Amino acid sequence: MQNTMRIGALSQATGVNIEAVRYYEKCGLLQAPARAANGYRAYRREHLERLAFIRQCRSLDMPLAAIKRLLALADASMEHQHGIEALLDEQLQRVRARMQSLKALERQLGALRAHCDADHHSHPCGILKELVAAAKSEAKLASARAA
Amino acid sequence: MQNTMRIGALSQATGVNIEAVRYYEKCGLLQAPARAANGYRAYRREHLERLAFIRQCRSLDMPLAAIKRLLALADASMEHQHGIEALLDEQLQRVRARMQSLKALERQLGALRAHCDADHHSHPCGILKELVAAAKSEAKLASARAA
DNA sequence: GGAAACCCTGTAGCTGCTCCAGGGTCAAGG
DNA sequence: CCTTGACCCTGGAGCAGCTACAGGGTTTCC
Repeated sequence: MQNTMRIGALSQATGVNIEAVRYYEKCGLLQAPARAANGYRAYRREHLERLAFIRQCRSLDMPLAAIKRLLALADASMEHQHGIEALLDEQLQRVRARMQSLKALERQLGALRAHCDADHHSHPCGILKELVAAAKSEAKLASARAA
Repeated sequence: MQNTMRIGALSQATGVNIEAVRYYEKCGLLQAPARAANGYRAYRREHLERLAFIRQCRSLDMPLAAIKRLLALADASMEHQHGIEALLDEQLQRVRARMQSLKALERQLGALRAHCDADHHSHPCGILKELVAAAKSEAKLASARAA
């Protein structure tokens, strides 16, 4: 028992697509494993762990570049407390900013949708008119700005 | 005064990047304008309005494909109430789903960050350990599944 | 008449994968 | 012994929604 696994097994174990595994390797996130005589990748437990780590981070929506930095910190030493906190905060900020804009978006869509329901019994849908009107007034402003 | 504008003016008026304007044309969202003798695009008010409409929709985070469908509905007639409502609801769903997952994400990141602060005075940062540990237990489960 | 500012087309780049073509390898079955 | 099928390899294209060139032509202004 030499406990190495081929890419298919690794993929199935972690639920990560084979192509994604190779992609992580190409990007330098996952160490390139030894090759068998036939050229097949031979993964070991450390690869499995690292891949799991990567997915852990991806599930936190971290971009690959951030994960790479994190892995570098982790590989170097556990001392870089500060860098890690910063990374996490950065990520938290991204998430919060995105959420803010989604909230605004939801309000707008909701308002539009409500408008539609309100109109429902009288005229054909007001949404399009609404959007078109918004666009037109935008356009008017725009051409004013341009002039 | 023949009130046509070139792409630069249109771009400046609407705040849409020149390349993006051409991109919308290529995708069939913005009608191809007439060309001047020198081959320059000559835009008119209708283009400006349509472009504003597109941006309006994009600001609601609609994918281009959805906007295209919407424009088709709008071009055909105002009668397709149902299609429009459906489109909007679809978009609302996308936004809400994304928000849900962002909320979960924020919780996780927040928890991780708090853990870090708690550890701050005793040991070097626990976050990495946390993530690594999570990855390892994931990995263990994974290799168990694999076997 | 020459530089700056504009326009054109077409292509490559970004992120994080996914999928495909066109090959090689290997074990089991007929 | 040969084929079938499952697996593996590399390299390249494709998705969204742009952005940013490169390598040309045009217009405008001093």
